[in-house]
Amino acid sequence: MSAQPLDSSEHRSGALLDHLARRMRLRSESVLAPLGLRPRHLVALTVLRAGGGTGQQALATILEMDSTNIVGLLNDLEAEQLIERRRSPEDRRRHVVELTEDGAKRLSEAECALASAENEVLGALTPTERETLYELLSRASTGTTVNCTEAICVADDTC
Amino acid sequence: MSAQPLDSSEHRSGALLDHLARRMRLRSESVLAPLGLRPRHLVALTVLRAGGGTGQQALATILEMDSTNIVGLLNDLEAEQLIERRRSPEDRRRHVVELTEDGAKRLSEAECALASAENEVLGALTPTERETLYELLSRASTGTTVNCTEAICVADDTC
DNA sequence: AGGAATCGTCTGTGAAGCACCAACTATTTA
DNA sequence: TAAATAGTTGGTGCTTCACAGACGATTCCT
Repeated sequence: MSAQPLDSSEHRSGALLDHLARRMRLRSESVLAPLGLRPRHLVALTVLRAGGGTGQQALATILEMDSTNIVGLLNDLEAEQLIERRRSPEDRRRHVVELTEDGAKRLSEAECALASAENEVLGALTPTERETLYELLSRASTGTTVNCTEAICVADDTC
Repeated sequence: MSAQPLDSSEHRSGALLDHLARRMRLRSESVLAPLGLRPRHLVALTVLRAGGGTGQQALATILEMDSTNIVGLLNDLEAEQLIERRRSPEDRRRHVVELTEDGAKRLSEAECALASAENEVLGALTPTERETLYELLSRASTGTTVNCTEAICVADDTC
């Protein structure tokens, strides 16, 4: 018990994650502005695309934001018809948030527009490596989400 | 210009980077507080460890922060003797910033303390995958391909 | 039916991060 | 000598964000 596997890592990715996210975000802002989006909108849209059909509370948990601030964020997105809030038929208190077709399209456009930003920030990586990075980040991001949706979607065939 | 590969190029890591960095940062704050550090200090220390001996202006460029705010950041770190500002002998206007021994040690401690935070956020990844992630982030962050793992941690079994 | 808990919404408050501007010193360079 | 550069200091203002309080609608418990 006293001896841990030692996993060869005092290699903590936190600071690097922070650093790169900042660099990316700074570039994204100017690129995203013409599309009427801001980086945090993109995060929300990305999360919704990955694990759509969640309530706002669940979304707040996933994004680790205060639920009152989620409201404003979703208001922005709904005002441009990028998302839809529908009342859940099972629990009419709940607003089920989902990406609209417009939302998916806009997200796609944004991702195209971000190519140059990503080229700058991830310039040291080959396309293959970037794909690996994407895959790892994607799994890490949704991996913790699974636990949240798991409990909610037991009786829900939309998963 | 006419035909791009475009097959997997919809995969932009920006939003995921942002998302995970946020989740990591939130957890880091409470863990780092007892050590008298904040996430952005850790970013600075990490950058300095990777490419030490830079002037403050260069540091501002790397971190993409305003140089006036770099001053305060470095003041914090210098107050705890985690970094040193020495005048460059070649150009005495310049302050060469370097990690002290205490700084390296504190950084190491912080990284140890962040293990649990990383376990939560990166829980969906295996240790091998996390190492791959670290390596990719590290390379992207330094911008140039550094010969990886200069055996800093070999002599350091504190983890 | 009645009461408590939950979801979303709205409002406001306060702290923190950060960019930006202006002025100043010390030093280098043309 | 004049201009440019590195760092420092102080101030301003914007944006993000957590948090708290109150409210209507709905569900769950008994």
